[in-house]
Amino acid sequence: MSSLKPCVDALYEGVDRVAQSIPGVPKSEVLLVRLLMLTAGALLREFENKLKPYGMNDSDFRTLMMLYSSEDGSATPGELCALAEQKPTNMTRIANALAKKALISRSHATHDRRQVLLRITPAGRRFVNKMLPPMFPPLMENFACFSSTERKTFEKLLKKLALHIDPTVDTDDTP
Amino acid sequence: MSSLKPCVDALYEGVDRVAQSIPGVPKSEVLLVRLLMLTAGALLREFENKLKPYGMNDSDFRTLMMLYSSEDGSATPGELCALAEQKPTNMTRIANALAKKALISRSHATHDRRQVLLRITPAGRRFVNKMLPPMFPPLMENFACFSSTERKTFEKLLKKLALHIDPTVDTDDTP
DNA sequence: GCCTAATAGTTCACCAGCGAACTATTTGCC
DNA sequence: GGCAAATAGTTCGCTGGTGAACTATTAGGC
Repeated sequence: MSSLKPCVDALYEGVDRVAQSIPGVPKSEVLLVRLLMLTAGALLREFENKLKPYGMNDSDFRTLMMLYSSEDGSATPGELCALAEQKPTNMTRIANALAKKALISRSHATHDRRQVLLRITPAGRRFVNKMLPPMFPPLMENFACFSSTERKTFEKLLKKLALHIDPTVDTDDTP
Repeated sequence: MSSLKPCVDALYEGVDRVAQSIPGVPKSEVLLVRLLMLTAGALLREFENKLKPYGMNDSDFRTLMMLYSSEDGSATPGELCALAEQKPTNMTRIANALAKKALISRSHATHDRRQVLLRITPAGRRFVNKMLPPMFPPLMENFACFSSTERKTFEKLLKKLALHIDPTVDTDDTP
């Protein structure tokens, strides 16, 4: 799309200017959270551009990959929701879309007939095997600005953050 | 919402398993990009929960803040689009929403009558001054797991990444 | 000065994701 | 066994964001 540089510059300037009007602005944290969202957004858009030719978006793809990488190639919508931070509503639609492309199959679980069992099909596996490798080089390019030490550090911090932020979310959505 | 831990664990396991079936998976990069999106998504959801009582989403808020922090409190939709990585279509709707709440005003630019001039109103400024400070503590909490050195390192790496990834996006959307 | 190009916003039709309401099934208390 | 409560998915109606087509204005070649 367009360069992120002006966005980043404007962000730094903007935060500085706001901090002059309002006391106590946690500049560092604001910058972090905005940079995170900006970067993640850009990466997401780039990835979805690559998926578009296949008629897929990132959620569809992630769901397919979760099935691909699951123990026995199957899972229930509920399990997938939990692992993908998705709502059941959306998972229904994703499953419909993937099933329509014959990349996954749907059946009822035997022991609990409320559950639905989604399973990746051989065609689904072939699809992943074929479309995934070409995506590696551009993905690696994205992080080419990092030394391997930096990549490790970044991953460590990111993981720490991911595991930390969660409890906070819980505390204040039921007033 | 729910804990990110299972997502993170499943991510690491899943990548390992996929790497066993498909050669050449850039594990480190996949983990980074997924952790980034996961974390950013969680932070975004948390923030939007806080904005909901004000009948706003993050885009609305960001737009308002860009006006708040701009040199003279005004900007054209086009400028805001560029800085917020937004499409003009969406900016129109955002401007409508903010104008409806009387937080911004709309007028035509004098020197180029195609342009529209958006300006934050005094009420808009008061709104920001009032609603912003209570958001600081929970925001700081999110990054409380970082020492100040870690925060600095993380910001440095994140900024580096943000400024790097952009050119890649450009190269492959016009086939 | 005029006519084509380009540019700034808007409108329209569509897709993705969400909460609320609903259905089908299971669990557990009696 | 039977009935209330919980659980798994689905359907429905709404919001947020997008590309394509459209309008209004300006810029540029002649």
